[in-house]
Order: sequence, then structure tokens, then C-alpha cells
Amino acid sequence: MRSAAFPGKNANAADPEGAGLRYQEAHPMRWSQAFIPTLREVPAEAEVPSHQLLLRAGYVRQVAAGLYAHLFLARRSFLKIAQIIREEMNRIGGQEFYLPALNPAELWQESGRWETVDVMFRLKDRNQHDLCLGMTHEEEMTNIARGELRSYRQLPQIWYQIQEKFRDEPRPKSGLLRLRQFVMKDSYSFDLDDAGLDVSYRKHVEAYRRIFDRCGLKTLFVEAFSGMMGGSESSEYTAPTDAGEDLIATSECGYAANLEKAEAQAPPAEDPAGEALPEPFPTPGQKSISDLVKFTKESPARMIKTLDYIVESRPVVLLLRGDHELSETKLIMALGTAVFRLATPEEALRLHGAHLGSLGPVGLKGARIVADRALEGRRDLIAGANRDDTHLRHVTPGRDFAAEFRDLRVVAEGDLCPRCGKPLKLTKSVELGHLFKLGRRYSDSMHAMVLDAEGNEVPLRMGSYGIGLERILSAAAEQNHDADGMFLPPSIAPFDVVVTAANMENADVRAAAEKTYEELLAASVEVLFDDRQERPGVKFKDADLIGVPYRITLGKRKLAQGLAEIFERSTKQIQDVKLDAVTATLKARCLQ
RNA sequence: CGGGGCGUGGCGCAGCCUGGUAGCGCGCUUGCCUUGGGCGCAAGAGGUCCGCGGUUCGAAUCCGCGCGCCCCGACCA
Repeated sequence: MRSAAFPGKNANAADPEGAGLRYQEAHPMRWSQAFIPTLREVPAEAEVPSHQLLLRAGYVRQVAAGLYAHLFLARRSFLKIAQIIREEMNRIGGQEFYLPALNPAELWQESGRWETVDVMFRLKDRNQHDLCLGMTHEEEMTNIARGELRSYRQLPQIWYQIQEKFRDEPRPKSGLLRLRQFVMKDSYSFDLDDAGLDVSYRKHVEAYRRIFDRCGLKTLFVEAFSGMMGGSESSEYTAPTDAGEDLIATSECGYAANLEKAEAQAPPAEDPAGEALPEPFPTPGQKSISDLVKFTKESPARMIKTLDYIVESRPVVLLLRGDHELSETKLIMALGTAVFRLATPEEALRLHGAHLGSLGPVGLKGARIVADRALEGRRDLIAGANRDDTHLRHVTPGRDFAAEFRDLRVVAEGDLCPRCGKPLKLTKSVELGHLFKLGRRYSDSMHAMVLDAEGNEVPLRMGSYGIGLERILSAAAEQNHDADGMFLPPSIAPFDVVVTAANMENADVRAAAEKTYEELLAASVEVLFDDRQERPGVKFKDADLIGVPYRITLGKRKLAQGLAEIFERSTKQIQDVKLDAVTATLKARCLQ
């Protein structure tokens, strides 16, 4: 694959799983001339390790919130990441495109997303024409498909691009983890039917597995929420790291789901026996669940939390167990709409006849009541009485009020796995790639049809699949660093090796370093030669920082014995090698 | 959008409360010295103190209005 894309000296390297891009010709690079602006101190704005390291190692510089310049080292890594992705997309039959980032509003108006998506950058041209900067390209790809795809004979198709995406994020953050402009590999599959879509989807699942493995990342494959993309099924690859914003629920049996999607049973709560009827009791000033817990000495699992929402301008009352939290993502699924908001205190007062803190479902009129499943079958609970400073005890759902039971709550650590019943663990994680079965979502709204074998006009079945390149680099830095810096996986590191001359003033050391450098270059090893007039300590610190997997050190003492040192950054193991065996040894390791 | 923090040389910070010549460490330049883990000595260069307006004889410092960046929350293909 490498040889096809980059014919050259490496063409016959026996490396079908290759490390991605290799430069066709030797790329001489002396550190004294390279722009690698390393920083000794951590810039104050950087919080998460990957952000600190990418700044300190001279990979990137910030331009504005969520906008970063990729400097020399970052660019090299991104080219390698892109090439790995390219090879794996091509392997599953993908065809690389390149669409404009700037797009007309019309297509988005047609799909209906012009109104519903709020993180899109919009602008007008000199003729007051509405345009947007692409945050994804379903509309544009569908537009090409509907114009050109006519027959089932042309299917399936997988089209992809590696291209800039723009999002007017409410809060860019964490360095390269949440950006306003970023590079995405986005692909789109077009099939005749759902079975075909399944195949395209599974191909992507497999391609993504290979991509992230080759990039040296530890990932989880999880069930996900499809959100505003629409569609029926979605999953994602995420990289566990503390810098991640997503929480992933995992269990021993292999179940793994994004918290937005995760389902679970709450550990059972014990309710008293008996058929006591609701009975008001005074709770002066007790407004929150935690107030009530202290006041009644009952467990929060025995309370009903009442939340008022306005859903498409109608009131809906949501009920949750006292110790549970509402998932607005699940609420979207339960209600079938994302048009809702929390009711104002005034609206709640009007509906319940009581102020916030004493709201409850019993005797309530004029609102739909949706309760979380964890309340189903419970009895003798505590709820607001719809009278100020008063609650009810002995409230039993079903008997004392009617409700629809839906999954509404955020799963918590220790909840029971829906598959195996064992407790779930929660892990922070970075979303790297997302896969969506879109089905007819765009082909219906944009009328993308083909003829099937019987001559019937049928809508294309689509999938869309994204990978964030910056997140791959960031996650790699998050997962592979120590106090001294990064040790990036060799496949995505900007260089294979740094050659460090401990002392450039020493003629023998200098000559040996120059010779080693030339040899490695000739052998197509990607080598950065640290020829700077610096003290050895400075060079070692810098080499440790920038994430290059190996360092070859030439120093006068070992050189006198004809030896060089190979230092492996990730393990800090040092191996002494005869000077004339350096290239062969390294080549066996780096280009394996 | 709500809450909090911060803006002073390339980086990290002090100075602000109590107004009066803008400072420290690192980095940078030059020379000497040193050469296996950010060495030492000496001499230098480098700042619209985020911006605008106000108060004042005088503003980095006090007041007002903006802007930017970071963090928490909300939100998020």
C-alpha cells in the first residue's frame, strides 16, 4: 500500500502493514535549522497533558480559541495519520474526494438542517447569498449522489475525504481536543438496501479498528447516540484518557456504551410493605432532595424528583428517582423531539400550584407525565405535595398517579449492566471516530433515488463515518507521555529517530554523528540530526520531549570503543551498538 | 448562555490593595568557560503593561465600557 502511494526507496520494504507515510526521498533535517520551538515552561493556558506537550514540544501554536497552527512536527505527524487512514479507507473500497469547505445554504435548507443546527459558521457573500462553512458533508455528498447515481448496478459506493471542518463551538477547549477548525476524515456510503448498508457499516467498523490500531491507540468500541445526525444506529471508537469529555460505561461482559446512550438497571431499592395511602406531612424550607434526605432520614432512592419541562410549548412533567439524574439526550429519544427546555419557576407554579421544592405528580392535571423506568414497580415513596412546604409519603406510582415509563436517567457508576447484570464502570474517554447508519434520513429529504433490479425507484441507504485527526494526535499524546515528554507511537511520530551528538566540538563525535546521519538518510530512515551547539543535557531534554521513538547518542567515551547508543524513548532502555551496525539495527526496529 | 479566573518582553511570574523612573527567573545576542541530563561568569538587546474612555499634576496601579484567553456548568455529528 505504501509502495503504491509513495513509490521510491521504500517501495520494496516488506511492509504491507506499514507505518504510513514515508518520504520518497531522503529529507535532510538538521535540528540547528529546523523550526522546533520547544518551551521549557508550560504555557499558562494549557491544562490537559496533550495540550501542554504539543505546545512545549513545538508542534502547534494557538491562533485563537479553538484554532491552532500546525507547525513542522505536527504537520509531519498529521501527514502520517492521514496516510494510514487513506490506506485503510482504500482497502475497503473507499474513493477519495475533496469537496469545498464553503457551501451554499440551499442544500442545508433542503435537508432541514439549516434551521436545526446551531454550531455552523454562516456567512453571506457580496450578493447577500447565504453560505456556510462545512461542519460535515452529508448534504453535499448526497447532492452529488442524487445527481449521478441512477442504478443499483453502481452501488455500493464509499466516498471519503480528509478535509477541514468548521464548528462554531460554544466552548472550544483542551487544546486540540475541541476545536473550531479541525481536520476530519469523513466518509459516506451509498447502498441499495439496509442489508447493503449493514455491510458498508461493518466495513467501516473494521477499517476504523485497523486505523486506530495502526496509530498505536488504545480504544473502546461503544454504542453511541446519533443526535442531530439522525439515523438508526451509531457507534464510536473512543480513547480512554482523563482528558476526555465523554463518559463510557463498560462491563466485564464486553458491553460498552457512551453515557449518552448507556442503559442500565439501578441497583434495586427496598420499599416498605403495606398499602398506606398518600399522606401529606410538613417539610418547611426543605426544597432539594438532599434537604429531604437530612430531614426525613430516608434514602434518596425512596424519593421522587419532579422536573417540569416545556416540550414544544406544552408542559411535560418528568419524574426520576431522587438519586438519579436526567439525561437530556435520552429525553430527546423519549420525546422524539429536541425542542424542549426546563420550565421557569413561574410556569411550574402555575401548573402545580406550588413553588419549586414541593412539586409532585399526585393529583396533577394538565400535563403529560413521563417517569423513569427506575420508578416502575416502586411503592410507598416520598414526593412533593403540590403545596408549599409540604410533601407526601406513601406515594405509589401507578396507583396514585399515571405515568409513561421511559428510560430517562444518566447511568451511574455501579449500576447493573443491561447484558450481564454486573456493575458498570465509568471511564473518561475521547471520541475519535463516529459511525452512523443514516438510512434514508438524507435520501428522503433530498430525494436521492436509484432504480433497483425491478425498475422501482428506491431511496439510497446512507451511512456516514467521521474521524478527527487532531484527536488522534492528542489522544496519542495523552496515552503516551511521562514527566519528560511524549513517546508517540512510531507510526505517527514525526521522525523515526533523533541522532544526538553529545558534543559537536569534539571532532570524532561530530564526524561519527554526521556519518550515522548520512547512513540513516541513505537508508530512508526519517532522521532528525541534533547538530546544535548545545550542552548534552539540553539535547536530551528536547529529544525526550518531542515524541520521537528512538535516539542515537554519540558520545566520546563509547565512541572510543566504536559504540553508539540506541535509546528507546518509551521504555528508556539503552542498547550499545557497534557504530557500523546502527543503521541496520535501527532499520530493523523502525521500519519493521 | 450562566458562574469563576486571568491579560505586564518569546515563556513563567512579581508589581496593582496604598498612583510617582516597569522588575525577577527562563529564553535570546556577544565574549570567555564548560561538554553525558536544561553548566558557570560577564556584558547586552528586547515591553503600545489587552484596547478605548474617564479621574488625577501624574495611571500598569483607581473608575467605566469593550475585547481576548482559560476553567466549571449548559450545549455539542
